[in-house]
Amino acid sequence: MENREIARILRETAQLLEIDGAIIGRYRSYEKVADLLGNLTDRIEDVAKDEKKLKELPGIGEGMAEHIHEILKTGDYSLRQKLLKKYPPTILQLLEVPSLGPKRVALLWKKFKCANVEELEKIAREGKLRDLPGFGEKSEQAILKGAEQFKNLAGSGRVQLNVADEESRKLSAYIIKAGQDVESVTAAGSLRRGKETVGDVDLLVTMRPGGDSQKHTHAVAEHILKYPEIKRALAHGENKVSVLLESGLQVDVRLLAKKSFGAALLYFTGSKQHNVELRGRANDMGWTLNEYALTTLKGGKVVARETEEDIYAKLKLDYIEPELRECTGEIEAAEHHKLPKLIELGDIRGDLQMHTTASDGRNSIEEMGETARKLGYEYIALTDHSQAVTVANGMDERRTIAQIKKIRAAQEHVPGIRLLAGIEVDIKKNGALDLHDDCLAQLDVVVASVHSYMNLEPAEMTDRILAAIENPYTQIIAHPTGRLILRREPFEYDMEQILDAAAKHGVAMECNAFPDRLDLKDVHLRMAKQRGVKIVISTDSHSTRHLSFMNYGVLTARRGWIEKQDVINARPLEEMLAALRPKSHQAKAKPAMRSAD
DNA sequence: GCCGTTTTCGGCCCGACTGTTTTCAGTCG
Repeated sequence: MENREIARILRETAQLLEIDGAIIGRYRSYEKVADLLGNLTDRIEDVAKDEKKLKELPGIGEGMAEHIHEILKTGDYSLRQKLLKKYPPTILQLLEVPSLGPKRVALLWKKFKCANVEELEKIAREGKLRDLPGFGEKSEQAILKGAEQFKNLAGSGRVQLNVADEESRKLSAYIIKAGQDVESVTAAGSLRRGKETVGDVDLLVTMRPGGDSQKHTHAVAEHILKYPEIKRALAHGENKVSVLLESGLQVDVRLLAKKSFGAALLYFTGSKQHNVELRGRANDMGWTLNEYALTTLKGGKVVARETEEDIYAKLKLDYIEPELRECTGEIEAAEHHKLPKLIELGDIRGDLQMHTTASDGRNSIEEMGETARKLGYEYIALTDHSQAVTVANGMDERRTIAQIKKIRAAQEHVPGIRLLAGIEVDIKKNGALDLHDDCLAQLDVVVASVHSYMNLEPAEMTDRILAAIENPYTQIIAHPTGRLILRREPFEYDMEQILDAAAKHGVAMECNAFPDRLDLKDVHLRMAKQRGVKIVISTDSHSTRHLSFMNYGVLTARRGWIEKQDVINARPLEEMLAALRPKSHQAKAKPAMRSAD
């Protein structure tokens, strides 16, 4: 059973308990363990085999350990089932409606037996909500709006990292133009942490000394509200303006005093769980931490607030990079000076996956090479598709050989950067590669990937990718899980087995930087690192413009605790080539797991 | 339900904003 499945059961139990009026601590304990499981790299099913190890996990005691065993054994949890007899399962979707929380959901159930969004809308339209205690006309309208929003967004309401990044840059540039009073605009939140999707953007605006009076901040808030791309303003108080942009992205802008910038940046960068840990730590040290400062518990004397570095230092922690702040061991690592030195964009020396007009790319070999050279790269691999991907004009052996010659010839016209002849060869349904061995042998870089039969049974998909890894010509597995963010689920297979095989055979795993993919993702990258699997960060560019997506791949790798030495395209050309699975070991490829189809 | 160099019982992170109220409850991040 997967961790996320168990986490889901525990989280639902927590939500139902909260609706049911359980005391705060009881449902928090379920929430806490659900969060823990979401971030754990080990499978809890394996951990649970050792009772002592299981109970060593924070938040898991006698009772919780027993519940986890029950879930592993029966696939469900009796308390959750019991609560779902009391309340319909759809009651949980009410919690997703903005402006509804557990207390109101409980009241709606008690008064109207209302347990889904359709009923909620009906009751609200009939004007029955406004007479409930604590409700009024405005909350009735807010709930109607919330129900509408829920239906339109059909769930997540999140956008891809690059969309949030671009919107945030545009709005920041606009805010800076508010006048001389604005000193800086900084993005915080999940965007700063480089998360693959962003729910809303948090922008922190600091004012220049002397320009931070109420009058000035008010003027800046007014300026923000005139931003042309606002669909509607959601809230605006003294220190905060919340707007919904035409793109559907929500942005919270906080106006703050410079002296509290560090505390605010730390607070609004999160993650929530990381903050909780830091506050607990502050408390243990006799201090309290909020978005304004780290202060003494007694007397409220300021200990630190101007920079994040100051605050971490006072908490006796090394500085923790935003991408690591997910409460997955970074605080303990910071305490013991064991934090990784994360890979940086500037460490990248080349890009090992991109396409040209030979298959489905927009630009020529020369244009890709020229743009990459301007980005400061030492080398690139041009890796067009193989024949199986007919929609992308994939190349057969004859065209592949011709393409190798074209790349060699193009090298003459693009000095200052090494052009490597590569291929993105398809992994067929049976695990065989899509081109003959003697063709693959002539290439500098062989990248293999899946573009078909994406819904195989997990066992069959595992065997398929294992066969590709065992093929001696395979050097890199590209976008290994095939997911498209917010659009397509990843392939189902046994990741641990795949990573073990990649480590054994010296096959590198790609962190695909294309913002729709970001594949491998952070958690898998960390699993790969733990096994000593080599990593490649590539853009999978289909035009010169895409080459700058490298940044998103690096962010994702940083979230996976990846360091420079883990990434083979952070090495100079000769060292990179030496780190690829050696060509000299390429014997005749073993037959695929089944006869070719 | 978990957890403890202040505690084996009584807390569970903390503050802003909103709408409903005249001092606060609920939601949100």
